[in-house]
Amino acid sequence: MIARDGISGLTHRSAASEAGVPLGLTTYYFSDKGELARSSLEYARGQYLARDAARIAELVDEFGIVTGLAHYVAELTGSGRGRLIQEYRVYLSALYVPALRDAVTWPEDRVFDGRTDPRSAAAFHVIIEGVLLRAVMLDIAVSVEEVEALLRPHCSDDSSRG
Amino acid sequence: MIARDGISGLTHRSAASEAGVPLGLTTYYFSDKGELARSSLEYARGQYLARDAARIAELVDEFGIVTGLAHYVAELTGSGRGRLIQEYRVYLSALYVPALRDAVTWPEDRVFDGRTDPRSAAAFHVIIEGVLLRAVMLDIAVSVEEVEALLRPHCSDDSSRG
DNA sequence: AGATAACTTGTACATATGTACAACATGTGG
DNA sequence: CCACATGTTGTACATATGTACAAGTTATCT
Repeated sequence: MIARDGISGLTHRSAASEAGVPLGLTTYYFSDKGELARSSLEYARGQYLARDAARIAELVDEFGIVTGLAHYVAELTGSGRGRLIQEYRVYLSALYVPALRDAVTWPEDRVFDGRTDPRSAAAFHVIIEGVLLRAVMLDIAVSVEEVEALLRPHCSDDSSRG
Repeated sequence: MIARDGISGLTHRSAASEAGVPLGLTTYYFSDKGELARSSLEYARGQYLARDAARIAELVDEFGIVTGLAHYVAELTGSGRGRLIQEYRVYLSALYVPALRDAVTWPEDRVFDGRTDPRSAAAFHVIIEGVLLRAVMLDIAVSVEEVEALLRPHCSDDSSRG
């Protein structure tokens, strides 16, 4: 529901009806709305992290780090656009409720762990974040080649196979 | 108010009280809430665009394109962090209400117009977007040097003076 | 089985919100 | 001055929301 309507679309009533339980239960399990939101976001983060990390690993193993990530980005901005928008809505909820920041941010080391050096990883994170957000906001898809061109100059390890 | 509480923090009543006018006036001037939101966002975009474009122009003229942009980013993520967060809240409102997308996006050509080639400009936009968003979400400031290191490889025109 | 804790349900209440609207004021043409 | 458009105000109403809570049900332990 946060993915659909933003953080303010998550209400006790909508959560209860979505789950098919009476309203009272939501206040029994979540003391107040803040906790309901935090729980939901932490759950969503777990889902997203698992799925994204797995897909990135697949693509990187197949295409090498640069081209693999480029495929990942192209995929998300293309066929995966709906999911991408949802993820960003969830992720960016914390922008409006700072207390939720820890509930949406990831331990970043995990994603690229051992797949490239920290310096390249930092650059990749920045570029991918920028490409994805712009793709969402400008309503465009990006190609594998475009992303490759952006990432390549920051890849110190050029043994990545194509 | 959108900058403070997000798009759902903008209500007829809060807008009226902020402006010191009675509630009824807001429904007289804005037929419904959608139009109130769109008007507000378009106004905010104008303010931000003018201010940011002017500051970028200043810094780029003084330091050259790469270092100038790096200063701009460092400034926003440091002393300008509060404003940066507000701008992102306003900008990203459209993520939750797609009809507002046109009200928050900028004509991008304007910002770097004539200051670098289109290819570099596109890369700069991506990188700056990524750095700024990550700075906001991870609650960190970034240094001029870090941004320079990210931007430099994408600068085809190396006559930019340092 | 009986007691005690955990869970579930329905409902109530104070507050906030979008929107409508009738009354009032103020300007603006002739 | 007078009709009339424009602008302004206060208020009303239906709906949504967070939260509390008393009453019921089910599990768990001895």
